[in-house]
Amino acid sequence: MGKATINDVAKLAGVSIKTVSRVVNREANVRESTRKIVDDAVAELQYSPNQSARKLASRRSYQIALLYDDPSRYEVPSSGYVIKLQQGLLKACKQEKYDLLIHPCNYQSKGIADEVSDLIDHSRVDGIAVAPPLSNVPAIIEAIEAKGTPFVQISPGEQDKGRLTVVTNDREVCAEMTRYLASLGHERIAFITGDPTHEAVARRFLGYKDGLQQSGLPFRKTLVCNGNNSIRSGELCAEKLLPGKNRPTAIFAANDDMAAGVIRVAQRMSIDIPGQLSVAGFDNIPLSQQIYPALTTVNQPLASMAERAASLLIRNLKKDSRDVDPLLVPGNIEVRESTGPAPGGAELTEKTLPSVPRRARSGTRP
Amino acid sequence: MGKATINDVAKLAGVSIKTVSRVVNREANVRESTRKIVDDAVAELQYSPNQSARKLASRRSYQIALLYDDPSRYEVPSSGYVIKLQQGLLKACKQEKYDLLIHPCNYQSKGIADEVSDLIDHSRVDGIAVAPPLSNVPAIIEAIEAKGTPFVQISPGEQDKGRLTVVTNDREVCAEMTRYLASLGHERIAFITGDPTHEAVARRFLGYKDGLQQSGLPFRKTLVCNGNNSIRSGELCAEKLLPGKNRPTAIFAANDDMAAGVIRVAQRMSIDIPGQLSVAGFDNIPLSQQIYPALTTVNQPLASMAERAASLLIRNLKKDSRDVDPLLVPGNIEVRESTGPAPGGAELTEKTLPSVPRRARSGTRP
DNA sequence: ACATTCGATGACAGCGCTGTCGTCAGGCGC
DNA sequence: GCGCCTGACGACAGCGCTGTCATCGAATGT
Repeated sequence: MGKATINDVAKLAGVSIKTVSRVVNREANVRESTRKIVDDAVAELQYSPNQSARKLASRRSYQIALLYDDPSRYEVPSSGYVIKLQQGLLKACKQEKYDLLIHPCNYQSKGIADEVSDLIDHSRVDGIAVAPPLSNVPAIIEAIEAKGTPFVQISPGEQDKGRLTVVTNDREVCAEMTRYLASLGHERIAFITGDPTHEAVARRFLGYKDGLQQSGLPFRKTLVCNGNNSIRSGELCAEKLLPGKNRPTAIFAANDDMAAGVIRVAQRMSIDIPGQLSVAGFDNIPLSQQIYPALTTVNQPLASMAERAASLLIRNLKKDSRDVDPLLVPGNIEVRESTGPAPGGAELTEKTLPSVPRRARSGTRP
Repeated sequence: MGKATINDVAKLAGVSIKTVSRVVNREANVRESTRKIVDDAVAELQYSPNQSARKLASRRSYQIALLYDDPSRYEVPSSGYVIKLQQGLLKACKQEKYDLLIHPCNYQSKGIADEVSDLIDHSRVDGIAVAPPLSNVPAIIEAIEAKGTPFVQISPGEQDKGRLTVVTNDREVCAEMTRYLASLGHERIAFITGDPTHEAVARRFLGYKDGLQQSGLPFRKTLVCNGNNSIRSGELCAEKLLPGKNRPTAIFAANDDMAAGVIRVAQRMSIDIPGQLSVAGFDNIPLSQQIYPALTTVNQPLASMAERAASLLIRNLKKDSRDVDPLLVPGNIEVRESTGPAPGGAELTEKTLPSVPRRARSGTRP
């Protein structure tokens, strides 16, 4: 059976191919009875439109690209992030009948702008979703803009005016996490910063400072260590922060990978978590539940951010009315095993415990 | 600038569009001087062929799909696997100028065969790469075969005759790992099996048995626990295996996730790894280096398997000569922190240590 | 010298759709 | 009754390529 075409359907239904096209694309102004006849013919012939012909005639590709930082270029790749992104985008694409082309790349590479230009020329996608940290690299954004291809930025650096963006409240929820740690009695709360070029992560440091202030705790430079988002950098910072007399009783890392690094070092040093040290991360990547103890972290709603981003992008592609509300998808704190009351201090009673939602560790539910 | 077309190039170069097509597609029988003229015109106009037109005219989609089990449907998704798959496929696709459509799905779902059929009808990919565990679900393979779409199976159950397949030597390398553990002095080596419907994983159990026999160790049913590939099932098995008097001194899990579960439980029970218990896994997913202690595991060369699979598939798509050598990409043992000499026994001297390549844990290199 | 082959190129007909515009019947207002 | 609008279609011209076949000069064979 050589796949049925629109002509076959038109012949069988006794209408013109244009009417078949109208029915298949759910356009208006088709009589109900006609629609039924055509639908039946479609079903009988198992007709499915040839996408290439459709794309050619309509001058669109019905494809969007996802641009993201390639995890596999790291020594110890952390991939939960990418999967969540893809998951969200795929969901929206499926719904809108768009295809998704994935395009990992190295956001620090020199030729990244050319690479993006080539991608646009070659694949001719209708739109692009740019994930962090690429979403705040000006060279990339400018390259896309220069080509005139519509795009959406997921968690960009500064909110660009008039551009499609989806953001989360990292700063606020980081302040909340810091207050949470303070409410557990911790007074020496260290912070491990992330890669400064990764603005969404950099913003988390501000939230930490906000939280200290809101809790009446002083900000101490000595309790800050600069990481670069990798597990390894979390280990290095832990090795700096943990030895010595005035050890912090809590460490808040700007992402889960670095927090996982802290836990690795603490275990090597036989420091009990959370008995002697509380550790918190940010992202809620799968790893946070795979390690022991499971990590208290901020759930970044990346999958739903990605989904919103894609559907925002595609809607803007269709009707080219640009409704540009920078979409905000809020994060929330996920308390697990790695945080607890500060050591030494008076035991906190249940009453004084902060009212953050406590969930069972999902990794150990039967 | 409204993108240049093949007509513009032909006009500028002073040749027919057919000749431009020949040059662009690197076909034979074009004079070198002509080729140069056309190439110059292409460069000047920044011409890039319209893929939709090419696809329509050539009746091909220049797209392949990757069918894999959706990690995000699990409670604690393990995603390193998928990233490696994608990485390998993307590499081959880029080289062959094919696009990759990713298609996660639930391999246990009832309607999976229909879903696959729909995918083929709708997206009209030229070929499909099927990843495990989907690659050994007969319903899926049959659905693809019924549609007549070429496909390649990555690590299928039984090697199907005449089908494109890429396999690894899981069984042999599992025997090797078992022998390695035995050579460290372990006599009670437990095994945690994987999901039995996931044949590639099931095969690893046979390798374990082979290894015991080759090492002169008895096979004991009590040292086998059935898992289902998840971290949680690794935890459950550890909770069964570890208490009691005759505790195993080594646990070999059929995948890294389950091994990670074992480590979680051991840490909760304050059992020292590798001092009192050695743990080994299989897959070499990123998680294996993210946890402490870093996991000794079998490096499954998934990325290169995927790459070979894609390039095999695409080559078969082009010249439709089917060269069907089931490709074998061998795995290897990766020794890290989680395995060591059996406790209690006489200390092994350096000389008697097995000669498995020792690498520094990459997670802690400076 | 003449037929034959072959390499290099062009003319042309689609590939299977969508967009535009034309047509035509019927409903409406006055 | 007439003009006018509107809803429901169809005719038709591409969209930008590739495949097929024809063409034509030059090289080759005898």
